[in-house]
Amino acid sequence: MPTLRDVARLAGVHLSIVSRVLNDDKKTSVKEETRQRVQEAAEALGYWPNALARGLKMKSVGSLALVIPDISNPVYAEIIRGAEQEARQSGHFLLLASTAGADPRTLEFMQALLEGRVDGVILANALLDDAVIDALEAGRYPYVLVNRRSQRARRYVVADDAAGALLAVNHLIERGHRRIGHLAGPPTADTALNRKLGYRHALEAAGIVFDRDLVVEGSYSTESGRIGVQQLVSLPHPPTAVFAANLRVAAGAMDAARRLGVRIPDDLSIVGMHDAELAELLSPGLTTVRLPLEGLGREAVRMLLRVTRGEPGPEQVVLTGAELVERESVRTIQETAHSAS
Amino acid sequence: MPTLRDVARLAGVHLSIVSRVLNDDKKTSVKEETRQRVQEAAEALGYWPNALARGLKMKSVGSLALVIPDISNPVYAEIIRGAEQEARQSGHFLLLASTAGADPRTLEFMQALLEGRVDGVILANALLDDAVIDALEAGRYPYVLVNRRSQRARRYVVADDAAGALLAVNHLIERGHRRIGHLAGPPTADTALNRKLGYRHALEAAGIVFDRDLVVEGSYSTESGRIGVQQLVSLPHPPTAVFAANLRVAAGAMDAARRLGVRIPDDLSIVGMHDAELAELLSPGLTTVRLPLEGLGREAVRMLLRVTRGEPGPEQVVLTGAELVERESVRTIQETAHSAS
DNA sequence: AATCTGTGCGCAAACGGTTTCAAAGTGAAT
DNA sequence: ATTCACTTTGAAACCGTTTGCGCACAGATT
Repeated sequence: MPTLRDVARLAGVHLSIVSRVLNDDKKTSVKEETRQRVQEAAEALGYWPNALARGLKMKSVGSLALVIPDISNPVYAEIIRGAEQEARQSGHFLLLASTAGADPRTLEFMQALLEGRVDGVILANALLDDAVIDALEAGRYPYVLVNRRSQRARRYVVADDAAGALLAVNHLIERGHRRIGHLAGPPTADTALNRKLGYRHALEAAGIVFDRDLVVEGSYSTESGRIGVQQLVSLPHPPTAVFAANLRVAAGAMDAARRLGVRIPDDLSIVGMHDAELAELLSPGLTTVRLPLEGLGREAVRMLLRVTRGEPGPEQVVLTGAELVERESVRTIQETAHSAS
Repeated sequence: MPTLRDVARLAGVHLSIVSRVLNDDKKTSVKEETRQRVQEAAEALGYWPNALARGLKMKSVGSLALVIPDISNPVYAEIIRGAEQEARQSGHFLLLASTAGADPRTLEFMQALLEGRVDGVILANALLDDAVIDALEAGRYPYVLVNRRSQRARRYVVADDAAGALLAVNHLIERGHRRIGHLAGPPTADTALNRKLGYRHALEAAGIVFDRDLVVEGSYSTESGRIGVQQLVSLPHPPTAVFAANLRVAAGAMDAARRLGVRIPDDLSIVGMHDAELAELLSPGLTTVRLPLEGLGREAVRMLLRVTRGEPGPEQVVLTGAELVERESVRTIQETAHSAS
């Protein structure tokens, strides 16, 4: 691991010159010949600046962290991709850190991350202790929430979940469904709340009376989808369609339906939220609403970089642009007793 | 962001004392009362050591990186989980970095990562330029390959892919299949080669003659599975079963089969390699071989930490313990013309 | 010849820690 | 009173960078 000193020795100059040459410092001039020598020496030694030393001096290390609770959730894959691209484009390093269930330790975790390792963090945790956010605000640490908003957090970038949900439910309504269930996400998650809101608005706009029995709350897991669908189909007057708050929930619901002998879409239509390869691999293919998740990632990085540089700019952004991806999980209901009555 | 100096000032001692107290230095004794004062001062200020400064001095930052090509691949999720647990247990920080297609830049990427940001790297890239490995070896950087071996790499931890493949194919043979196709992975991936090897060995052991037409090579992608299955079923004498080298390939194959009107398992049985939630969500549920991926992650971290500490130990480990997870994608073939002849 | 204006380079002080070494203080033994 | 051993603390070097500042030397100006 050669240092500036080594390069300087080889080139026969002082290390400060090496630093200036390598950083292309405009404020001091160095003779063309010296510049050459330095560059050759650096090349020969395979010199690479030490990120630690530089970071210590500069108070910035050129990397950002994206903290995610669960790597295997496909939702994050897309956010990550977007964040990664944006970070790369602006010459930054994106590091991923998973909190992997170690919830109580999240705060220390963040501390350790922020005390030098990275310049700022993007938090994608759906469930996040308010204490963590308070600590970040108090410590004036550069952070931004992505796909999640909070009373306490000043900065976030989210998708328009309500509009997306509206899209999904409207699709079912257009297809003739009147009795539509909702497999909702965890009430602690902001996204889940907004999706439920969109669901209600869609019903309302269509003049369908909201039936409390048709929404079952759970978590964003396949298991939750399984349980929920079971609950819905065993209702005295079961729904003809369900809107699942999440791709995993939808997948779980389909899985359970299959085991229960409920055919999709013949017996039950289903539309999910968020699109990923999984939606296509399911059988039948799952109709979903595609959210601009990649954009979320990009925007979050942009905002974070602005914060680290102390530049002004929007601090809450909600990205619109949800769109329906039709596959095979929804059937059209013919006009029946309902409309005839 | 308080520093040692701040704490020292508040406690009325020299900063070196603070360092010693906070690090619980055994080699120097400090008066109990002073210790108290220092600890209180640190507490009051919310002092947290700067990872950069410490790392610069100590030549170790307490974090490791796991480099993965594609976050969305479920195979990695499990490796990550194992690595994470092991890292946490030994007081280290695991950072994830995705190379996300930026192949040509992998080397610089690694450089940037290793020059201070982390103490060592675990590479999970299935496809990895030899130049990268050579550079790592030449630079004496702490690294280990996981789920991948290479001629050039001294250190790796892998699963026994051949044994796993054997398990999968034997299962098909036991179920009466004689004409078994193989959707192989990329010939550049070590795992793909070993799985193909296991496939051939299984056939051989059962006295089934190897038919070159029955193996189609591709990549570890769903698309590859789609193309492969199409190719196999359009053979003049198509197989009754296929062994897919990978979960994604299997999923793609099932998807394509469905669209082609080939029923699974009635018309075609399929077994995949590697287990994840996806296998269960597919319809029908996919029979797969479960590989000890979590163990791979754990073992890789252990090995890497040994390397960074300069401790001796095994440098190539292959983890056994693959097991078959039966679901619904394989049907039993009754004795027919084949065995009767 | 003395002064001025640049150019090209080196010195040294940070950045925030860890750790070696020596000095100061304490009490007991000589 | 002096020596000694031991505890407690401070001073300073160092890790590898960046950067403000000053020095030396060149050529141009008076």
